[in-house]
Amino acid sequence: MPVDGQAPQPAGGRLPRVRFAPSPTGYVHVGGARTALYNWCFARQQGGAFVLRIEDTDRQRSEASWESGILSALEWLGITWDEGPYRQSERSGLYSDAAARLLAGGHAYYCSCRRDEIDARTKDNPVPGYDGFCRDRGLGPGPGRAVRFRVPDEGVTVVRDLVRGDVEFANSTIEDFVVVKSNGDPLFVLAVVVDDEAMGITHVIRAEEHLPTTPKAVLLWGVLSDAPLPAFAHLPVLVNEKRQKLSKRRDKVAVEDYRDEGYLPEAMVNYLGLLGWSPADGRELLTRDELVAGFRLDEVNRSPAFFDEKRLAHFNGVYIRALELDEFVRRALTFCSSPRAPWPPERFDERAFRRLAPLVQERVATLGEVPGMIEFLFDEPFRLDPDAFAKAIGGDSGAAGILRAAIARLEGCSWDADTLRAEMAAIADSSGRKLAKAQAPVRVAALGRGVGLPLFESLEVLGRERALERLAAALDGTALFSGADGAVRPASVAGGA
RNA sequence: GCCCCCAUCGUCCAGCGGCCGAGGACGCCGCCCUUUCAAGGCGGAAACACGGGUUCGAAUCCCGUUGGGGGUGCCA
Repeated sequence: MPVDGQAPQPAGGRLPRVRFAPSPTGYVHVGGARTALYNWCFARQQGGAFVLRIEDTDRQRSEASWESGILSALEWLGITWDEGPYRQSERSGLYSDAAARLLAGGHAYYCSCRRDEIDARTKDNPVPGYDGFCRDRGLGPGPGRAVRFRVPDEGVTVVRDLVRGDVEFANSTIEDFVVVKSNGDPLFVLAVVVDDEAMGITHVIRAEEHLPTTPKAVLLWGVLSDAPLPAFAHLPVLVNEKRQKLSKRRDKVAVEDYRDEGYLPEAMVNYLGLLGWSPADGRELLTRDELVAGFRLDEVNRSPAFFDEKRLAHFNGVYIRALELDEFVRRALTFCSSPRAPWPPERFDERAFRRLAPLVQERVATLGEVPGMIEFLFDEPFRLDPDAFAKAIGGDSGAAGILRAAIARLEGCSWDADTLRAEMAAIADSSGRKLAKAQAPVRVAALGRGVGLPLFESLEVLGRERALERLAAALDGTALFSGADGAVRPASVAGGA
């Protein structure tokens, strides 16, 4: 990879070259991830190149740490780049050269107007934007002077868009926009055009929010380069439940967050891939390779898509269940180790987890849910859900009898799930209950919750000693605390508050 | 305000003038399976924003309206 920040010249072939060009100002937005994915699919399918370019021309907001976050998020998603990362901050010479050519060719001029001055002059104008005050003042460079592009007064600039068709902008509605800030830094419009040209980008695939600035890029390209314009493809934005563009401030959008909650990258890729596109055969479960093979830019739809976490979770559950058991355990291990897990790290026993893993695997939608499923094996002290206790034990007058019977029968039986089940079935019979109803007090007493893994397998792994201990403690709780309102607080067994 | 984009179940997609009495998936509801919960199976409710055209025929094409969104920075 080049270290001097200079892009190699395009080979001159006809293979497509695309780029993903995030600015390092925060976590990777799921919308950005989708953009990256579509670029990547297109490049891989066409045998072209995927270029990674860091757009850090805004020195105030850009931070190197965000850049490494972007790289690791892309790696996590399996989005590999062929070139880069290039950094615009390392390519400033290119931009000043371009600005100089603009100035020399009469396509740009220095402007000394401040924002408040412009606003004061233009507040009653029918056409918004800069009024061209400095166009013909013949200003040279100097402090506080920006460079503006001289937009033609007449004519129409057409953006040919692969997903939207031709979009026309009257030049009269485009203001003379700034291309170089008064501190000498290029503005992104300029930097993007210069880089796309220098890097031989053939397809600019990005979010729709960039569509309104695209005619400016087209205008710049026209005076800066003889090369043909790249094709544009503006993807629909991703929105929240209120149908507003996802924002880092108000919405949960960081792919890092989803990673940390235990979403699988292949599920995320599958879900993201279907947000705005779908294969002709209607399949919804697609591997990365199938996505690459089937993806078509001109099939991308035009309307905004809601990022639906429920649907993502469904995909994730499907992918989790499809994992080989060993692979599931391996991936879940990260979530079972401190500090994320709700138990002291030394208490975790991988072999115990492994015995229950098949049952866990089909019950979780994210890997982050795994610890909660097996918490009863490792927590110290044992945590018992007071609400579950109140319902299944405190609020059930027959619960004490069931618990007593369970203690009696489980003391001496052989300790395996089948036997435990048979013993509980016998208790159910003699108490005139269905097994489903009879097992509830035992479940809550031994596992601490009303719902969870199958009871008998769980007891088997828990072990006789701890199981009987808990049943006895729960029995004490019923004697001491069974209040009429069901608001039972079994202080003797509840681990916490 | 101005410029631009968009418009099929709550949500994501299918639909490219007749095959639409609008299909799939998520979610939701019910039933089955079942030691709880899941998973799985079966079934159900649920949409072409509105108005004009064009056409023998429109969810599909055109125009308008309405609604939503994006942009309007010396942010990207």
